[in-house]
Amino acid sequence: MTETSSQTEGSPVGAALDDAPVETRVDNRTLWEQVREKLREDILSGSLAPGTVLSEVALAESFGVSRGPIREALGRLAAEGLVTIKPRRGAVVTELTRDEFIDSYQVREALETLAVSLAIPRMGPAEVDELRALHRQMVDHAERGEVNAFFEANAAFHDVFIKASGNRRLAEMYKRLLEQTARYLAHSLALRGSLGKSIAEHAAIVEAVEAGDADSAARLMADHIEVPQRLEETDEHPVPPDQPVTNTNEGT
Amino acid sequence: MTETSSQTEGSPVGAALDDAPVETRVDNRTLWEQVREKLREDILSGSLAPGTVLSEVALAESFGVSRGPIREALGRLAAEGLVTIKPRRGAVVTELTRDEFIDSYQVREALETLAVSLAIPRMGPAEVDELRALHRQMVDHAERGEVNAFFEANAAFHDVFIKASGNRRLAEMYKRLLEQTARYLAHSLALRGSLGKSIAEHAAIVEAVEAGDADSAARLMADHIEVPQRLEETDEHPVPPDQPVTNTNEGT
DNA sequence: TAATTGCCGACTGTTGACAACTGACAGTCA
DNA sequence: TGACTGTCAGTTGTCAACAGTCGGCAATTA
Repeated sequence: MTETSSQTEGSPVGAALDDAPVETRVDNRTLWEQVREKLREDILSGSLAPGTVLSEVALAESFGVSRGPIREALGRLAAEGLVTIKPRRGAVVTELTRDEFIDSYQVREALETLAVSLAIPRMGPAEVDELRALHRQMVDHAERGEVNAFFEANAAFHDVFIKASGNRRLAEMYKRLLEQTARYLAHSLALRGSLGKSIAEHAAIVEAVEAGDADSAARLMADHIEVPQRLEETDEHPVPPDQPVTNTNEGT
Repeated sequence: MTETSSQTEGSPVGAALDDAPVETRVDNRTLWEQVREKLREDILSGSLAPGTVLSEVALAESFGVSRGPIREALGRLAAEGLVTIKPRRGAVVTELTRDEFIDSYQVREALETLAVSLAIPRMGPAEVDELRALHRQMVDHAERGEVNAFFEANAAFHDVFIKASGNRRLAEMYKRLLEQTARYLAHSLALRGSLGKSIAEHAAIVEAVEAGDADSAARLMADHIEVPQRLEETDEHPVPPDQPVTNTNEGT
């Protein structure tokens, strides 16, 4: 949000091609930005599992830079919630306990609800078509049991609302929460109960969108939020309580 | 959220007094943490107005430390949204444009809505009494035109729900948004239209809470969100569009 | 005069070294 | 044997210096 890598306007020289950057731009990013990006990728992809200790000296050697940029990168990632820093104790890839996961999940859903109610008055036929297409994809993937593809389409489905909401801060915070929780796909699934239920709920939302009914669409979205809450009240523990949940993102 | 300043458990030595720290604890915080805290105070209090440039060398001299801790502190504050860092250009106290302010405002209200629906099933008589008391305070302050006192009670009112929600991540994000927007109290007021309306809405919420009706309470809260939206559609500009809004937190 | 080019000061980005702290281990004593 | 204390390696926190980049200003040229 803050450190905008100032998008420069088109340069006058060589303005022929318009799909790729004409002059392969020099990497103007600072070292710590590059480090941060690489570390983020590794964390999100699962190469760095939750709980992995991130030693400054080790990382510095690995990246071939001094400890300064490493510290900077770790600090930013800590602010994003991807790593956890304990003063004088070092950095660790953040582990979410079951409760923390549910907390994030609830907030994420609340943001989605807001996105829906903001987006609907702003959506045109193109966006509605996109929603329909994505919904159909999700149905297909669910029938074939393609969980990962399902979640991908699901994410795209929700992203339509986020983008259409026109609220940039919302988009940032949503993205951040998504990154934090995306590593625990399996548990997200456990919370949802079944793909079928998710699909049914989304179908209802699409209908409301087509009708331009912001209120019921938002209401439908809001009903999601109570799912993890109920799970908390009952004794069905999808993850052992207060136990770190570990990454299960293997095997496609 | 991440850097927990590990609350140490009670030491066995000198466990007589229980209200103040028995052994005046050594300041175990790192330098950059102290710098961050001081800068945050200054920004929130308005001593550092939005747009103020924060030079590393100047701050380093001012604090009597080297640039390292300053950089660290600025980086964290940037991640929190209180300062804006442009690579190789330096740090500036964040200025919110009108649109950015509205964006944050909407997200904040969404989080409050979530807080209400989560909190109500968890609230006991004590919390309800607290709500009633705070509501009465707000009525009094509004009648006397004590705007700042009103907002203080208002903040406490909302904080009851946030705390009672039991969702720590929600609490963190809410606090962060509050800090970002709190410096623009006057504009918050402009968005709201009048204190009276705010009070009426809160009264309705208190009633719903007393009835334990989570759904309508959340619905009442959610209705707030559309206020800034409508203002955006109409041509009433409480702040010039795309103009940085400046601090008006003087007086009292 | 207007636009371009080169220079310059000031600032940030990065580095390597030093200092302080932490947790663990081994040794000592009751 | 058990608890306490001192030491130690490894780590992070901090510092001061160097190098690179940015925007502004002045000199130059058409």
